[in-house]
Order: sequence, then structure tokens, then C-alpha cells
Amino acid sequence: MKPRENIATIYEAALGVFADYGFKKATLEDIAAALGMTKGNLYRYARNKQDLYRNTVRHALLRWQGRVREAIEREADAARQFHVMCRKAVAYLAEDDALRRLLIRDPDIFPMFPADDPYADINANSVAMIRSILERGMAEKRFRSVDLDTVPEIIFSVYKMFIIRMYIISRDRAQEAMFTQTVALITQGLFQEEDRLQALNQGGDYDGSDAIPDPRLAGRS
Amino acid sequence: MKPRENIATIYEAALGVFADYGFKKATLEDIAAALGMTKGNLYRYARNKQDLYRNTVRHALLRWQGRVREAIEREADAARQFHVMCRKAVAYLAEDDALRRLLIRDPDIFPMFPADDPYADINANSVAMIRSILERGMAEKRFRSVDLDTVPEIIFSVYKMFIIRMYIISRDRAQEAMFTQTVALITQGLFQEEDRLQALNQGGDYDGSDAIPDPRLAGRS
DNA sequence: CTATAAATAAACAAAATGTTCATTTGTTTA
DNA sequence: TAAACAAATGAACATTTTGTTTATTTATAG
Repeated sequence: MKPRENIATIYEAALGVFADYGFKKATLEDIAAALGMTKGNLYRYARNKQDLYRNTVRHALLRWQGRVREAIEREADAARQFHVMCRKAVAYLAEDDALRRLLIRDPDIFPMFPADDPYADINANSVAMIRSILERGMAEKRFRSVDLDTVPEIIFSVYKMFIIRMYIISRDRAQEAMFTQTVALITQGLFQEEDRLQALNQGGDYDGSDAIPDPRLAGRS
Repeated sequence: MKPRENIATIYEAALGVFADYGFKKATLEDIAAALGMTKGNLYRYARNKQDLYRNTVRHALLRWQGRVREAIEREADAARQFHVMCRKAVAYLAEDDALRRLLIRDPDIFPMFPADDPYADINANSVAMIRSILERGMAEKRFRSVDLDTVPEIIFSVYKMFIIRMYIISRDRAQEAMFTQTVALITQGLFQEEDRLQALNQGGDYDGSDAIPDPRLAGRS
């Protein structure tokens, strides 16, 4: 006989309680009460409190990622996919009240400089999503050639920086405008068309080599 | 030597913690940490945790009431005072984040039907404030004559009902509109001018007696 | 420098909490 | 219908946390 509760129901209830009180102050009794069961029964769904917490957060992050993926898949064009990914990835947190509040309580869920990232596999999937869009954009000749080992990581880091600034450090609307500017900067570059052609002639696109251009040659053309 | 901390500082810090976690989950250690002291020292400012909570809530309610009083005192006209009182009394909670969140956590602070009102003296002051405005309005011939023993209580009850509906039960913007309608209803009455004169002739104003008009006389004029 | 007040931090009793498990209840199967 | 099995309860228990008290230390006033 299967458990009477769907595991997702368990995680949703747990998410709400962890969002309200944080890991420490949330009790198994609080969560069990939210589910209409006793705390002893929770051990059928999780090894211990820490295990429940970790899986609850995973559940919420995966849902976030799933929504972004769905939004991307609705776009036929790589450029539009990139824009939609950026917008949805950030906007989602405004919609997911519980995850947002939990993130604010526990910033370690989404560390800027992770010595030990508890959700590395999920974040790796996000990076892979970005890479996939860049690959497609390059294949469709919509994007410049870029290093697919590092640029997805860079974009993900910039994105992470904004999530932290917008939702964890400050809920200032100015951060949102800054994010929009940053997306424009990344997608359209800084230079005007003519200067961008100039930069291209100097190796603006990534050609696979890791040689750092001789700075003394700067300015020559 | 006086306590190194001003008591209001203590209450502000406590308010923040009680708003975040509620009475039960907030710990004296949380509050002490917010103040940069140890929990043992809190006993210089409060007899016990319950005492600290009660005084913290009093502090917040008194501040609310103080702001309403200040707003009223800026108006020269009784009618404007009444409108300003209604508006400020409700709007204040949108500004006081900590008190609002605490009220949501602990509705017993502001009970609709208090068997035992823990802040009866403060609420009595609110009723007295209303009475004062009604007295002035009547003296200035701006208001109808009303029973000053019961009508202030009625207005306060209606106001309380809206606070609970707007902030505790629902944060629906429709409640706000309903409150505005109710203020208009109370201040301008339901009847048009002519019908209001008609009602006046039938004893619409309070003449001091508690006799209930004979319902069989209804309709005659 | 002394007296006094404020604060710390440890001690302590009580309460709360995470975890385990004996028992009960619900469901499935023969 | 009864037996087997699974899910859930709720009590027990070890551990941790918390509210409160107080001996000691630190800060301040005179």
C-alpha cells in the first residue's frame, strides 16, 4: 500500500513552514500539523529533519527550473529563448512566495561564491540550459561565437548576482531596471554596430585559443 | 545609573522579533541578540517574557493611536477631523510593517468580540477620541445630535471590523473600498437631503431619551 | 577609590524537540 | 472473512532549547 500522501504534498507543506520560520524554528510538529498527521509519520517520507529540508528545497528549485524550461520551449528563436529565460528566471521568484521567503531566510541555498553548493546538480542543469541556447544561437548564426565552457558559467554567475541583489539584499525596483540593462548589455554588447565590426576584426569572437592578446597592440588596426 | 537602553528601543527590537516569529517561537535570546545584550539582562526591562510581550504590544498600539491623534490635531474642522481619523487609523497599519505582521499572527490583540480585551484602556482612549470629535461636531452644529454614550462605541466597532477584514482576514483591495463607502455612509447618512429632513421630523436626532418609538406610528407624519 | 548599578554568563529546572518504536488502524489479498 | 501487510498514531526517550535566577564581572557615578 502506497503512502497516503504524495511526496510533493509533503514538500509543499514543508516549504510553507520552512518559509515562515526557517529551518531551526520550524518543527516537525508544525509540518505534520500542516499535513494533518503526526510528526512520527514524517519519517516515512524523510530520513530526518535535515533530509526533509534538503529535499524540500530541491523540490522548489526544480519547480523553478522547470517553469523556466517550459517558457523557453515555447520560443522558436534562440534570441527570444535567451530573453525569455532571463525574464522568467527572475520573475518566477516574485510569483513563488514561499520559495522567495525561504531564500531570504537561507541565502546559502543560492550562494554567490559556493565553497560547497548543496544544489550543485540543479545549478549545473541551469548552466546546461544556458549552453544549449548559446549553441543553438551560434548554430543559427544569431549569436557570436563564444567559449561554451566558460560563457554559460559567466552568464549564470551574473544571473545569480542579480537574484541575490534583487531578492536577498534589496527588493529595490532599481535592481530590476539594472537587470534589464544587464540583459541588454549581454545580448547587444556595449559597442555600436561599426565599433563592434572593428572589434570583430580584432578577434572579438572566440576562436578556441586561450592566448591573451598582447596589450601593447591595443589601439592598432 | 539608568539602564543603558531606552525602553522604547527594547520594545522596538522585541516588536520586530515577535512580528517575525510570534510569541511562542520568538526567544528571549533572539530579542537580546537584536539588542546586542544577553538574555539575562532583559529581566532589567521586563518581569518575564509574557510581560515583555504585553508591553511591546502596548507600545505599538500607543504609537498607532498617537499618530492618529497627531493627524486629528492638524485639522481645525470636526468633519475633517472625523475623515482624517478614519483614514489615518486604517492607513497607519499599511505603514507599520512590524505591527501589521504581529496583528496578523496574533488577532487576539484586536478582538472583534472581546470577552477579555488585554488592551481595554488603549481602546477606551480611542473611543474617547471619537467621542471628542462628535462632541465638537455637535457643538459646531456640523453633526446631528447623537447619543454620546453609544455612538462612539458603534463607530469604533465598525472601524475594528474593517481593520480585521482588511488586515487579518484579507488584504483584498475591495475591503478598502468598502471601508471608504462605510465612512461615507456614516458621515453622510443613507437618505437624500429631503428624506433626511423627513426623518429628522420623526426624531432622527437623539433627544436624550431612551424611549423606543412606537413602531405602530411608523409612516405617519 | 569606593559604592552602586548594569550587564554577563553560567546554572538550573522545565519545556520542547527530533527520533524511535510498540501498538493501532486501514487496506489488500487469498 | 481472516490473515498479512502497510500506514499511521502517539508515547517514550535522549537530547536540546528555553525561561528564569543569580554569582560574578564590568561600567559608571560621586
